[in-house]
Amino acid sequence: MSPPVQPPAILLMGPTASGKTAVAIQLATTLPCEIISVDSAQIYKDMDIGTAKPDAETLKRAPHHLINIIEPHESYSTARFRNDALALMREITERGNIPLLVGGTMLYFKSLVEGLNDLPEADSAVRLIIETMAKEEGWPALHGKLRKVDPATAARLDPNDAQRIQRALEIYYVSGKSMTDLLKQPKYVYFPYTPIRIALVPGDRAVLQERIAQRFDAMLSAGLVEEVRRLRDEYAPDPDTPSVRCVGYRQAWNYLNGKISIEELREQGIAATRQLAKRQLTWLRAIEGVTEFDCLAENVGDMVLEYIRQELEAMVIAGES
RNA sequence: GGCCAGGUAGCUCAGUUGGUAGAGCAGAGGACUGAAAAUCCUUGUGUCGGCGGUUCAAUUCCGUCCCUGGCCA
Repeated sequence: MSPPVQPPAILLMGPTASGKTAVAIQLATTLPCEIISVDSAQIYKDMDIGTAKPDAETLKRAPHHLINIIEPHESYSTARFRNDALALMREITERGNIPLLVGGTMLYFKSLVEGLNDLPEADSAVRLIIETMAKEEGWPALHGKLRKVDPATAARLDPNDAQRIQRALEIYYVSGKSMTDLLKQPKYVYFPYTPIRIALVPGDRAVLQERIAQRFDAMLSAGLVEEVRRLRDEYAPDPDTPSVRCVGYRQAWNYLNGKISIEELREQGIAATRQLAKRQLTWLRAIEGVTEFDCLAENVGDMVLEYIRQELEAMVIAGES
């Protein structure tokens, strides 16, 4: 007897502005799916315009899990995403539905499917100490400290890679073990699903870039600056907090503080979005087993739907044999 | 029409006391294990506005024309 076929999970990935939401809505209203957002920015409450969150009416028609789950002054993590998503997937599957994971945060997708090693979680006090040292000595000096306790990690990190040097040092200070040693421990990969991996990618990058520019203008017209002003007034997050580092929010924040003009906000916001899309596409090229669809084709949704139907069909046949 | 200042990479500009040029931004490629929309790495040939002249050699000097901005008519 062959091992039981694991239930399906649809992974719908794509760069920003590739039209993931529209395809997801079409799938969710056609198939017995429930949407889980895989998006490190849409998790924030009160950050709607700049994160291109689906509007209230859409959310009513096609509910999204993992949207609006934390406040802008809080921070989330890859590990929390993985736990949250797996818990939801289990519930959805038990309800007889198919989890439909949609988003552009590729690290989240990767950690979900491949698992994470057992590493200490973020420690804000330790991070503060490291940051203070970095301010005085500079990151290359901390890279030197890391080389003493974890030469292998130091060797693969650039002396200016502040975030990763900080994380590697944090791991050592908190656990007393090097990141290298901890990553050597076998990780427990738990992903009891058959993934159907789909990517929406632009056949012509220039068209996506034009779409990004138009969407950013639309965000400005819709009141992005006001949204960021409210964020600043209501939550008073500091500018280094993850939510304020989001594309568009950081630039609007600089505009509100008089550092850049409205024209610069527009230019820099559009450029930052394009750069985000580029990094997302780099991720997608590196992920195996992904079926790509041109997000610029007028009937992408239909093609994706058809593809998923075939895959589900094939799974049923495999399950019966 | 006159005077002045400019026309150098997709953009903003630097520079060459004559030996065909380089920064920032943008763009492109890549990395990625609890902040990931983050963080970091690599990547710069372009009629140096056009046409003439001087010169072994002109983007650089001279002449002329065109274009842009400012001031004066």
